[in-house]
Amino acid sequence: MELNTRQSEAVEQREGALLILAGAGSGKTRVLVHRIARILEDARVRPWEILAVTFTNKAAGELVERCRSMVGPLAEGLWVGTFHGIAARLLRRHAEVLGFKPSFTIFDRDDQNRLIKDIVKELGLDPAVFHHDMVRAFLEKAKNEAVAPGETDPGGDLVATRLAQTYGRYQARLERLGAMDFGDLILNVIRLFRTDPDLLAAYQKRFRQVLVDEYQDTNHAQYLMVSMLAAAHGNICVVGDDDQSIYAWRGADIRNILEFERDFPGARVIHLDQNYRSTSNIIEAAAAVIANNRNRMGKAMWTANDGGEAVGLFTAVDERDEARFIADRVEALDYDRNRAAIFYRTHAQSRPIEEELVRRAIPYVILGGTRFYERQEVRDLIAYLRFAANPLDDLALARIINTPARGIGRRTWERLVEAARGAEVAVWKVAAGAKVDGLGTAASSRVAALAALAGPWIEAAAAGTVTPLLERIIDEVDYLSHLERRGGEDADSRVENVRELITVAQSFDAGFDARKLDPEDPGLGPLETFLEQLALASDIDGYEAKGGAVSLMTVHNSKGLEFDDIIMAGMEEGLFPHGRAGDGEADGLEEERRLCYVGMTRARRRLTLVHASSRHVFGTWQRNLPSRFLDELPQGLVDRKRSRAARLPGPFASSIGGLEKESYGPSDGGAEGGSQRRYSVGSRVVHPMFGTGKVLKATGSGEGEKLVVRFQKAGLKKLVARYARLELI
DNA sequence: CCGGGTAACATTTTT
DNA sequence: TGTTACCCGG
Repeated sequence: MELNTRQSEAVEQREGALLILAGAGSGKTRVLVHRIARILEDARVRPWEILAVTFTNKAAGELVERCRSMVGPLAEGLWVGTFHGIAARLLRRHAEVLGFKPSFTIFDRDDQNRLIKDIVKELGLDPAVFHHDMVRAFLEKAKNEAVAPGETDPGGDLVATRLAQTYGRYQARLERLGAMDFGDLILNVIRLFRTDPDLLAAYQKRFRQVLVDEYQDTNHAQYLMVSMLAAAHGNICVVGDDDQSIYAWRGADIRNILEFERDFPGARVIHLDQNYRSTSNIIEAAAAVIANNRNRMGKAMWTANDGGEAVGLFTAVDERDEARFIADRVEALDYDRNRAAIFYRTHAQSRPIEEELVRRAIPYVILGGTRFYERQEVRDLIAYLRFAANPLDDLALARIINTPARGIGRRTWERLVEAARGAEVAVWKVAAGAKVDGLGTAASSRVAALAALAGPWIEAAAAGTVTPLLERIIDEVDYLSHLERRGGEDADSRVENVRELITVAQSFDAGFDARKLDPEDPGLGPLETFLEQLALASDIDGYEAKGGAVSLMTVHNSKGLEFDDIIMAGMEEGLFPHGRAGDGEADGLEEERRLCYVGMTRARRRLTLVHASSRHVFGTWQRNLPSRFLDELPQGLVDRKRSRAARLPGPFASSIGGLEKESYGPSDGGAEGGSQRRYSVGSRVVHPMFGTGKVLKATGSGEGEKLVVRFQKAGLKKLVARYARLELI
């Protein structure tokens, strides 16, 4: 396929700043690939002088792959990666400038939480007020905005003052641990360039072209990083779509795209507004939804494609009914199911859908949820590897020191930590040293035994490949017996996961030599590279549409993908838009709408939106109104259907559905006895399943009487008096 | 020191 | 409802 006029313009414009506003399905990756190929036609530009930043490793891989098909092996030399991946690569090279070793550890959320809890305790703060999630959110926000510890403005607020203090302590600890968190990767690149302007100048000269994909999702720190790199020559090309900005909650600053022309004077702006992906019905429907946002640049997507099917809109009774509908649709597909996908707002929604698919033996692939690398046994072993790579990493040591149990308990650990703090060294230094004050002989000999075991790992880590070390550790600590000893039911699957990790390591080792990208890169060992890859991996990276299997994922994860047939489940107020989105601010709602737009525009041929009237949340029933986004669809483009169950005859069939019947048992036992009595607000009642409770609200009368009851144990319930076997007390 | 038990809490999205 | 974190008894 030829490039259209706008696309060609974008490809040909190679000097100066360029903003490509690329709508969904407008062929932006094609443009990027052609543009890179075009740049490489100039023989003076070498591949490693081009820096391209993408949002996920998967996107980076695809970009390289498509470049390769155009320009051949030259593509291997390109600097393509995620912000975090590129940053890590730069920092490994120049770690010592900032006082780090090239083998620094990358902390994930779990590590951050542990460290935060530790510091909160150390500072004597109330862990209820300074909950690790809250503190982490504060730290991340500061880092996203490129605010250093000394630069936060507490403004006299006591909590803010303490948070600022925590931030400082946190950074100091990270430094001593030889570790960086995600935010630090970006921030430290900025620090690196500010510390060493010559180095910055060298990279500015080296990267003659800077390209950034998904620019609408960059945060301020990331913006600083790329604009520093492009500052000298100004050859920066960013691609984005303000309507697809869905990561504001993670610090993405939409101003980066809105104010691009101000930040880079003389910037050219090119709009790609022709969609090649979807039917015109889908495009029109999506356009109608996004048109309700006020804060947007306001481009108009169009397509030359056929109208296609109407957008399906299905009303289900509850989430199981919804799942049945979805499964029906998947079964009825007359082409490979891997061309279909099911999207939802939250991971929790996948369960009933998965259950139904399993029941019918429909194969599926699912993204996210509890990830392989978050499994306890996998994390244990990774902690071993991390420790071997970086013995300064106290957190890794803390995790492994008594796993499997080797008689080194909390008290012993605390003594080691105390001694380490006193001497201002890593805990490992103390543990591997001669003696520790206050440690009994038994404890001492156990610590010494571990030190004797672990010492050689550290040496092995610097030298060889990953698999032998991993297998050696598993063997020497007898990890599999440990799993069998403690894990009752799921011991088998845990052992399976360990084997899977070994397989991952093996395939990494096999491919490691082939990964020599840049002749200038220092020889970072396989182990460090492996660990970095694990730390920076995202769910989507490993995803591929498996033949015969339908895909399940959150709408966020769907970004950048496309499918012939898409079902979006849970289109309900409170769920999508999510009730907690942006604390009810308009911005939050607009981001939800953009998210909806992203989901809808993934569909090539068929799009179906589903909502359920009621949903099982925690242990209780929740009634949900259809999402406002459904109301925003043009009526002429929509084909409405309801579940058969929802159309059952009866006074409340459509509004109440079969739910209460299902949940409170069939009414054929005669036990419900048909109490015609009226309940009034404040009455105390007893329910056979929920126990005693108090009526908070009563509406209707006779057979239509509905109640809201707060049960002491079971919480808030909505009941239909006729079906609920209630008794007044 | 270990493991089992219970109680509280949780669900937005993730590089 | 399911999970996780902490507590207490062995």
